Amino acid sequence: MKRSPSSSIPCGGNPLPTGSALSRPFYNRDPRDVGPDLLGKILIRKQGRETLAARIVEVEAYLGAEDPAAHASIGKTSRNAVLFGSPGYAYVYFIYGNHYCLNVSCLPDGMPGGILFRALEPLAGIREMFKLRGVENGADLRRLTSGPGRLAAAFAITRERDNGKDLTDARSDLYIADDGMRPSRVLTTKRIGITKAADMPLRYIVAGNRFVSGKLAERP
DNA sequence: TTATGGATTAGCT
DNA sequence: GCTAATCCATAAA
Repeated sequence: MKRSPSSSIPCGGNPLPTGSALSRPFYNRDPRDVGPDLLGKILIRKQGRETLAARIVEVEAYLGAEDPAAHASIGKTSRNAVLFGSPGYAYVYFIYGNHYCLNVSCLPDGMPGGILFRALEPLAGIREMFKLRGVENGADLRRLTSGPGRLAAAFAITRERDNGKDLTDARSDLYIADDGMRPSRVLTTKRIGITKAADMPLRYIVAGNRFVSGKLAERP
């Protein structure tokens, strides 16, 4: 990942990330275009007095009926309704009896599609993230927000609290911002942890970033 | 009403 | 590297 010389977001510090919220048109596109463009953006959570912020370094695209691995492929249900709605909204689901996963809806109202957040690079509020994860402060930083279930826990994301939330609203307690940073290189790979359509190349990662989940944080 | 399996993780070996 | 834990949303009945 490119290190911007003006990077004003030291690890563990309080400084608030700069940059403005991504607007709705950004998400009103095919997930295969939105996915790679989300890399390098910042997920921001206001948690009480704390502000949590982390750089997006790994995502996966999920499409509609033509993508059997996507929740939307079975048609609209109460669970996945957000994926069929307007772009830029949070779709949160519960998986394996233990974990929440965060997605953002893409494409206009009526067309399903979304992006799953798979790994983040922590920037601010790290102490609070460790607390929310229930692990000791100072434990392996790489595992703090690497993996969809882990990042949801670190950001206190639940279906009850966040499903359907507008992620383009900077006044909200959960949104996505752009500070102008661009990853130097993006890699595309197969998606992880699915059995259907496992070969579709819809996973996007920041090349060489050590916070990417799985073993394949392929080096440039 | 009941049965099934999953866009995962932690904790062993 | 391998597996148990764990429960909600579906689909079948």
